[in-house]
Amino acid sequence: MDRFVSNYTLRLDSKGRVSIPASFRSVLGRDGFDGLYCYPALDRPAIDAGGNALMSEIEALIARFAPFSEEREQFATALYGTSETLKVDGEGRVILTEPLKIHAGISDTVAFVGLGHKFQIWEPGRFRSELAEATQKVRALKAQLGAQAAARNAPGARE
Amino acid sequence: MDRFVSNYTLRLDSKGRVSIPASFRSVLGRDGFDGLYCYPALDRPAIDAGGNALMSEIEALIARFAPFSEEREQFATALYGTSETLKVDGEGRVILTEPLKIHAGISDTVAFVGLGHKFQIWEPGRFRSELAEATQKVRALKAQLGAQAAARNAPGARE
DNA sequence: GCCGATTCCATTGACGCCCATAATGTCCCA
DNA sequence: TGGGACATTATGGGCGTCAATGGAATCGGC
Repeated sequence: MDRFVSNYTLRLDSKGRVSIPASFRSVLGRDGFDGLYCYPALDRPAIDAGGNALMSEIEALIARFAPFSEEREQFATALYGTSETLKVDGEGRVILTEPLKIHAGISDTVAFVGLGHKFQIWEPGRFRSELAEATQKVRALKAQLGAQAAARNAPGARE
Repeated sequence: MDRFVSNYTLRLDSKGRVSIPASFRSVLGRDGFDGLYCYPALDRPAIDAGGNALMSEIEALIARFAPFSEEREQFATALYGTSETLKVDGEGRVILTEPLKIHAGISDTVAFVGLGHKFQIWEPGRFRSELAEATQKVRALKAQLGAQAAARNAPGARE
């Protein structure tokens, strides 16, 4: 498996350490990145995290804008400027920095959420409501897609 | 055969394990996926399951949206974030995670239902009523199609 | 020499992996 | 065509390994 998938809720210990789920660690290992690359998610109270795959994606995003353009500077600031590369200890744990924890509202428990090429770290309660909202939206969109397909094809064809 | 077809009702053992029907296993084997990819079905109390074919479908759905777009993050959260890749033991069994079982209302018995490129896992009672309902709809639709065909062709021609 | 940070061990509970058994089908041959 | 040997499936349980977690020990900096 080369994707971050599923979600796990884990506790921070008294030193603020938290284990990266084993399946995520194996993806990171294959990705060949030493450490954990993370930054505050742009539009949600969560932490984006990943390895080389995530870094290249960000690079590509920024490269789309002309050098010295206002947008480019802003994206670079928001993404690179707030990024951290966390060390991973021998047991596969990291210590989240204070800014990251504040941005996500994290205290003593976190939810790791796989998003394919990257994953996010959430305060579990906030994640639950975000998930509920996202699920609603996907349901609506799926229904809409189904309706379009039914309209295009002769009636009767179904998934 | 490279499609999931038919349905099977099997029991979970004391450790929560359940055998994947042999015919489904052979399809999965041909698909070349190590494990069983599954997630809560969007609009029904069941679990969607499959292999690479199913995962590619999800991937394609998400790839339609631009990286870092709001829609993409939400889709990824609702789909990848709730997916699980279950390990299959030497005897072809899996252990369903708690969230999956809750979503489908599963306790100690499940129904495996082939849907072609994927299959679903149901609580048997719920599946029966779902099946009854679906059968009704298909009957109605078939009657409707028959009527249309009869109208198009000269009267008399039948399926 | 003191404190914070990082590395190293120790526990425990879950899970993966292995083998055993039973029940059901399947195939072959008399 | 009937019966019996064989194969395969579903199921049950034991045991070793690993992950998550906690705490001790060691290192480095101020």
